[in-house]
Amino acid sequence: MLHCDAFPAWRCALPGSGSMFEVVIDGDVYRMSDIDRLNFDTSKIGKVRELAGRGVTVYPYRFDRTHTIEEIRERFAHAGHEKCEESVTTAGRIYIVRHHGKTIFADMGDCSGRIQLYLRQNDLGPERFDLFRQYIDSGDIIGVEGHVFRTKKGELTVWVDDFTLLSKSVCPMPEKFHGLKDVETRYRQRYLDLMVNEESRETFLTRSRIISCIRSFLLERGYLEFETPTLQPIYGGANARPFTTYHNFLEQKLYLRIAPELYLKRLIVGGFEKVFEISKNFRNEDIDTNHNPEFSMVEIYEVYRDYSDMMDLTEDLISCLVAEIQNTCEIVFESTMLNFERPWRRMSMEDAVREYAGIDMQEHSLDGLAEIARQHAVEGCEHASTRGEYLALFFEHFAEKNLIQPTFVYDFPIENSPLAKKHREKEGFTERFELFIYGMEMANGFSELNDPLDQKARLELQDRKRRAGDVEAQMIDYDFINALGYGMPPTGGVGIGIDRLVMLLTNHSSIKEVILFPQMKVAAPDDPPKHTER
RNA sequence: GGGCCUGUAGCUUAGCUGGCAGAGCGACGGACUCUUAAUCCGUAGGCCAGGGGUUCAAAUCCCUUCAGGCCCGCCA
Repeated sequence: MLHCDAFPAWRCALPGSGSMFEVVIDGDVYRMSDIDRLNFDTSKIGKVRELAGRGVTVYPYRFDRTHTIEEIRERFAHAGHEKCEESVTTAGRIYIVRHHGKTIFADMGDCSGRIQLYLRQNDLGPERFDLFRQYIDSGDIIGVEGHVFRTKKGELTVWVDDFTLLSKSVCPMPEKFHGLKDVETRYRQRYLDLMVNEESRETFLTRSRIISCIRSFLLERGYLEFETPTLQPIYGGANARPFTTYHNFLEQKLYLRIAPELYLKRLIVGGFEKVFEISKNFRNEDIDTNHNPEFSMVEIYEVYRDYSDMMDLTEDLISCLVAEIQNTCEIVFESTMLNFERPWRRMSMEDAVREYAGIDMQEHSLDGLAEIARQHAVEGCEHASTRGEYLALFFEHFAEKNLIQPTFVYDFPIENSPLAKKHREKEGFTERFELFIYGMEMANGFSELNDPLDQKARLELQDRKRRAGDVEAQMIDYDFINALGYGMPPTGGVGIGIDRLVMLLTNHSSIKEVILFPQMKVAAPDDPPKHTER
């Protein structure tokens, strides 16, 4: 073990060999690997020690401010070169410090914005001034008291009479001009991204506003917000592979929900009439620009409504969002203009296939459809055996990517819609719709299946598929079928993907840009190289 | 799962037809009382993502592992 007790402690050389050893700084033990992992700056740790030695509370407990930075900018917008009489107290993180001998300029930022600070030795006195000069670095959080004025160059500035260290940063800040660009670091250390990249902070601010906008839209219209289990003994409500976990004391396997659907419908059975949940769902699938293993949805159910009502509601909700967030009904996504002016286009799946594939489903036999699928190398067609399956495959293959402007596609084949009610007129179809924007599926809704016998049969079919190896087919939830057995009113339901909505409204083509902490593979720093033979 | 690309100092990066690893910012020391990516002088900081190979010589060429990005397939 290596002891570095000499003062100042941080000046002790930290030997650069790769072997494991420990460094003691003022009695605190740092393993070398910790220092590697911690990214602490030894000179800053030294400053913390010295400040404490001078009786400075480096991490005090509270601070009162009279103004946020935004409030200062508003209130003193017309400030001139003379100091304003009214004093202000504000706080924030130091981003840049410019030393000029006996004056210092610094840029400080809080959640609402940034502002320049001006400090002079004449005002603070040599001791306080020196404390700032020596110990306050970019990254530190300080509180300042002073008077607002405008510099000769016109910059609104707080002329600092006194300052308080509120939190000392011991890690190096990202570069002040270029900031933090490395995508991986931005995702893994989102706090740094938020700290220095204004656009990123803006994106997540918008995300927060979108969610609160969805919530208030629904609450205002009398929908009740509920929370249903994330840990479920039987998963359902969607076709997807679940995450599994285990409860030690129940001694029972549990699944992370893939959808809240079956529980929300139980609430409808129980007598709540308009319900919604904003939930995280978990699907054990690949990660890419459109998929994160956990993602956010809002699911909405309302009694005595059918799928066409739910299309109206979806259109209403999303146009309201666009108007609220963007102040217009047009948004630019990846340099394409998306027009949310109502009414949005609505077309049946068969019409979509007719329009985009030039295939009229009615004109072809089952064998004919199979032949067309083979000719066009439609993905998954080798597993198709019914007209409905071909319709769904043709839609995905030919039509989906062309649905750029907001478009509802309705009347889905019954095969892939085990929770949707049979179509009131069309044999072999369900009353189901999906909303597509920029080729992305944004919402999925239906007239909810409330016939318990039909539901039982459909889930049994799913279960047979699952047992035959379809990893995404659903389990049978007998309690859910029982709930329907007690009688569920005719109900319309819809689920809207929040992450994709945020992508659209913030013009990001990767879901990781709109999820604060996207799932990343954990690096295993101490793993020895696996295939080194010596 | 398949294809393409990326990984060099804390951050942003140059070097990639093999020949001493460079810069800016940041850090540290110094000068500077209206700067704002301040400026000026000086110092330290790199197993060039990891491992293996080819070579007199590898950041550079080859193989491989890891991590990430983009596109495609499956899913919302």
